[in-house]
Amino acid sequence: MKPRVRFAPSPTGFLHIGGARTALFNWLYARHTGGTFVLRIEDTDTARNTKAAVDVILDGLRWLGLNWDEGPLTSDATGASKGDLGPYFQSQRKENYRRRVEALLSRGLAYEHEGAIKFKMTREPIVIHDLVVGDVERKLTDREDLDPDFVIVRSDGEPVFHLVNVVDDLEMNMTHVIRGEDHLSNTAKHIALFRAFGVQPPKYAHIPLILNSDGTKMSKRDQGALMTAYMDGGYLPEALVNYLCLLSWSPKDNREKLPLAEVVERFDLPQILRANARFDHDKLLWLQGEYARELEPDRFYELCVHALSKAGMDTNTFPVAYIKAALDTCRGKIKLFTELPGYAGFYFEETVEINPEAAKKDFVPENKSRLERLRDAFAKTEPFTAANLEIALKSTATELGVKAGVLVHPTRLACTGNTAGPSLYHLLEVLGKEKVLARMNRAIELFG
RNA sequence: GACCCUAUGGUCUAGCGGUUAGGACACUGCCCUUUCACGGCGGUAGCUCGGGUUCGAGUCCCGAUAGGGUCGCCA
Repeated sequence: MKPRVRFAPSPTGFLHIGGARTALFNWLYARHTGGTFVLRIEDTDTARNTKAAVDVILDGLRWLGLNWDEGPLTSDATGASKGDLGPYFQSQRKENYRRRVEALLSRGLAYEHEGAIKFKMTREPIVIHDLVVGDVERKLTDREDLDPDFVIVRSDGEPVFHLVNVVDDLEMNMTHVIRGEDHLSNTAKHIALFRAFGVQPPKYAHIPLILNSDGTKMSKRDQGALMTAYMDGGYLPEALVNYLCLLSWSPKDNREKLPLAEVVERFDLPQILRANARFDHDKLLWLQGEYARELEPDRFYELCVHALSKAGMDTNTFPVAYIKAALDTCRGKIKLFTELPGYAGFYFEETVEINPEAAKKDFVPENKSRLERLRDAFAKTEPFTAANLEIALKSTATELGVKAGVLVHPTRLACTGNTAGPSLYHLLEVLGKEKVLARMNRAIELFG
């Protein structure tokens, strides 16, 4: 029987990076084994759950490329879904839970208590045969020792997590439950419930948690804890996915950057590490740079234009060839697409804002006449190409008896407003003679 | 408080009884480049501690310590 795994998030309005990693590992296992990846929405808390909150989950998974074989098609709980074992929204499965609770009640395995229904939990230690952690004997804690039974239906009639989770996993024929290690202690309850229903529990694989860089638990409030931080932060999904694969899993051959297809091929449950891992933002950023540098031209342009427009820069008024030439000079220079507006905005702005700190250093009186000489040289440069501009600048420097850098820095500042950016000669060529001369003239006015 | 999991440089990891303990990120020195990146060549830095087992222990066992998790009418 082919494995059936699921990702079962609760629509809280956020998709936690840890949840995304859990989804990824489930997806990887399904793809590796040729099994089925199911998405189930645990929206039992009707007051808190909204369609928008479900969209956050669907959008996040889609952005990562984690397609599901069964589950909702849209965020509408009553809408269409794919798969034969739905509904895939818990809010639509009340009848299933009611029937299961009835069964427990009638067999004396559950009982009413102060309006709620409690499950009669065994007092014997339960051994969890975990595929990642190994055999774990879960004994009762002191509090549980006082009363091991736990609520499965609240006094308001709503079934609780432990019950619905088990019922759904049972009825959806889940063969493996891959989830965060924070559920390990709860697993004894779930196993007891499966036994009460007279079925064999699925195989469990509890994966380590992702911690903050300081080793503390990552909560929604922490930097980088939410998927939106990456989706809106100019990251490439393939970089994030690659990074997430490297947390608690390793290809074991000293490689860091590897295509997803290869991870799918090599991924398996027993080789998952057991220790929690800290999120290393620097390493993710490095991977991001690796992927950004190798992007296909069209995707690169598209992501760039999108980043510019998000920053309020309209590129539509510029010729396509100009846009492409401009963006080409940024290739391999930026990592995050959110950096682009600040890095290449000068190509698309009428007047550039000069960095005042740099101006103090470069726009000094003795440079004024030098820049004027260079401007005149540029005015005569034809064709206005990077190679010719380099010759013009260097020979002007020689004539003036100064190093090239003396002209390079003020020119860059005049034309881009910044001290760092694309290759100077290439950027000047793209900008074109008219803009370059205009910007140099404007800068010359500014000299103190 | 009880129960459970974990422990290789700052971080992610390779290691599976005998290695000069390997790689990557970060940091750093030099080269390349008159910007910034990229790239190339170096460097600093590690087996938590204490007992066993063994000829021999990062590797196996026990304990301590530390970190994380769980004990809800949250999920």
